[in-house]
Amino acid sequence: MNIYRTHNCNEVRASNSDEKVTLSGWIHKKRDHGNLVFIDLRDNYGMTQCVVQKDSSHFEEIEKLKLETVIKITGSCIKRAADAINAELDTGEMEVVVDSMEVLGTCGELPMPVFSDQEYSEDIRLKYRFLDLRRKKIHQNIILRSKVISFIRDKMSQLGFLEFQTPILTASSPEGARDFLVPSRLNPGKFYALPQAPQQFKQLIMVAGFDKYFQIAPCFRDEDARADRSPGEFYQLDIEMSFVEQEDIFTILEKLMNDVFSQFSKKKIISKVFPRISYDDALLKYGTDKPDLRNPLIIYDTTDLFLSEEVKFEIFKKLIKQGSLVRAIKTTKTSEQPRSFFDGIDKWAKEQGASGLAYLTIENNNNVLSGKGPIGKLFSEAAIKELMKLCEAEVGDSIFFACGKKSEVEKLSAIARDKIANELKLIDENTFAFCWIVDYPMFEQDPVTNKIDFSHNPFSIPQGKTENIDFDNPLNIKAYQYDIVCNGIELSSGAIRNHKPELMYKLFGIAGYSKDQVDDKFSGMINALSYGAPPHGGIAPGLDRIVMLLADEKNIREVTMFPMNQGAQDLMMNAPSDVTDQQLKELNLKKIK
RNA sequence: GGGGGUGUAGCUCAGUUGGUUAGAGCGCUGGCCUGUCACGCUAGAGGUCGCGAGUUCGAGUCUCGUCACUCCCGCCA
Repeated sequence: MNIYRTHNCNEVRASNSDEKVTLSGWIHKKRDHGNLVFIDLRDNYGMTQCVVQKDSSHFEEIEKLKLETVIKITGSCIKRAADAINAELDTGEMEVVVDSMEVLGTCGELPMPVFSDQEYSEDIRLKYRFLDLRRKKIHQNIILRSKVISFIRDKMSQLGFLEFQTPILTASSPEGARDFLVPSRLNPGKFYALPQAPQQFKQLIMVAGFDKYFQIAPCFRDEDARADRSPGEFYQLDIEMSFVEQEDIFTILEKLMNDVFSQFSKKKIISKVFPRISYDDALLKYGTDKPDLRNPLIIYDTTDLFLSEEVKFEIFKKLIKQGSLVRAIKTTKTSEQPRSFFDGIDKWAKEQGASGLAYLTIENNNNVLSGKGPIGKLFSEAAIKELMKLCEAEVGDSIFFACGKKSEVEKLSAIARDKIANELKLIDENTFAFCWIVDYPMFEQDPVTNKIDFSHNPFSIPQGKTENIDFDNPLNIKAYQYDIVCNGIELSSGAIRNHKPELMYKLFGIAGYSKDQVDDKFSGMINALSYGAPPHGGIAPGLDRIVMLLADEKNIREVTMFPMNQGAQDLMMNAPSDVTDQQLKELNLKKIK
């Protein structure tokens, strides 16, 4: 028999009446009545109330124990009186009358309480993460994370995928994020890099003929943190498949996401088949390539209307002639909204650094259509009719207008769409709205330097037959590149890969890489592609973000066991830290300062 | 690198227009209490008001600088 426990702290039930039991756990809470002490004993599984009577030989010792001390108790499990039952506890019908007690782990004064629903500052939580993790909500989040990973592993195996590990020490690559570097002792002056993702390896696994691969893969990127982005490291469900087209990937992922999200959340998935939205459409209709489709508002382009004689809005006309666009957001049945609602949105837009949001509400006065609001009178009836057609609007609807250069107006209209929907409470928090964003451009142009670079992954394959691709206008080339977005959060991106070396050289050439550079920087890949590479593609959903959505958390640290802070420091382990001169010498490194 | 927010007891916070000895709850220490489950009652300890300058007769409060944490932009799948 185990010396520490016969039952865990969530096990005793009425059926255990009068049994002798041994429990071990943490003192969660103590209620000292002077001649009677109640102890809530907690472990991973739950809580059991223990009672110590005055006549117990351990009474005085137990009275003095601090919260969070780890103890072992042995005693009789007895049924509580009817009026003493605690319905909120699984073990609430029972209590254990303590005969003997042993302290297994002492506890000093706590820097932060475990028993409390209060919020604590991040530094204290991270420094004493082991205490923080005892607290219920985050404890459950971490357990959820574990269950999600197990579930995914199961599903992937069932679907015929094989799980492989790929190297953690690998080569630095010029694309993408900043690398974490690791100096090589045996190769003085040279460095390994931690993988930003197992991108090249998973493609090599396909070239090696394994057909379907997955991995819960650690990824390392030396970039600044955000609430939904850990500094340094995060996990992806990395997937790659051979002999597939985009639709094959979509089928697998839709099944997986539907299974995972319906298994671990009560929220409703709005559409089991995820809508497909082209990148260009997404930017027009939502102003972003990660739209929250729970938000019903849609953005319309009304630039041409403002150029017409029927609209007398001179400021916008002038801006349009200088290259600006006008985008409109329609809200339905908002004619009854108070003036403060509209002005509030306008004021908010100005706080965002925009020149504001113009607005009008469509009215019908004696069968004459007109616009109400500050700019309403600048619209003729014909203009109102045209506007209604453009924005699919009806009498009683309101329309907000943003004007600016393409990227500015997209940005403003995107956040305005969120803001307005929140004000009008249009977002159903109890749903998941997935979508695919497809048809990403292969290249993009830096607005400052005009340099053409890959917009996403350089290993994606362009759409269409190679001989039909318009290499002279690279910005028009679309790739089989796609993202999954859920509730406005980008969950993953993937692509059908380019498995043709000649085409790859050509595309890298457009981005300014010579053949020699490609051979040098991507030697493993490019070499492999010339020895019989299957067509292949994949995707890599962010695991941390999936768990965030399932746990309904806004911050990635709430689903990460031992996260670093925003400054990329581990306050508990004191990383990063100084190292000895001897260590540096072995690595052939010298500090500059 | 830039912008916003926060920083007062071990923890979470309050602190009025700049005015006497800086408060509350939890925790801690002591006393009382046999049915609590946020136990109750009672007494007490605990403060470089992030740090440094400045203004002022007087600064937790105002000004400047600085540091830490956090959110956002840049950056990043």
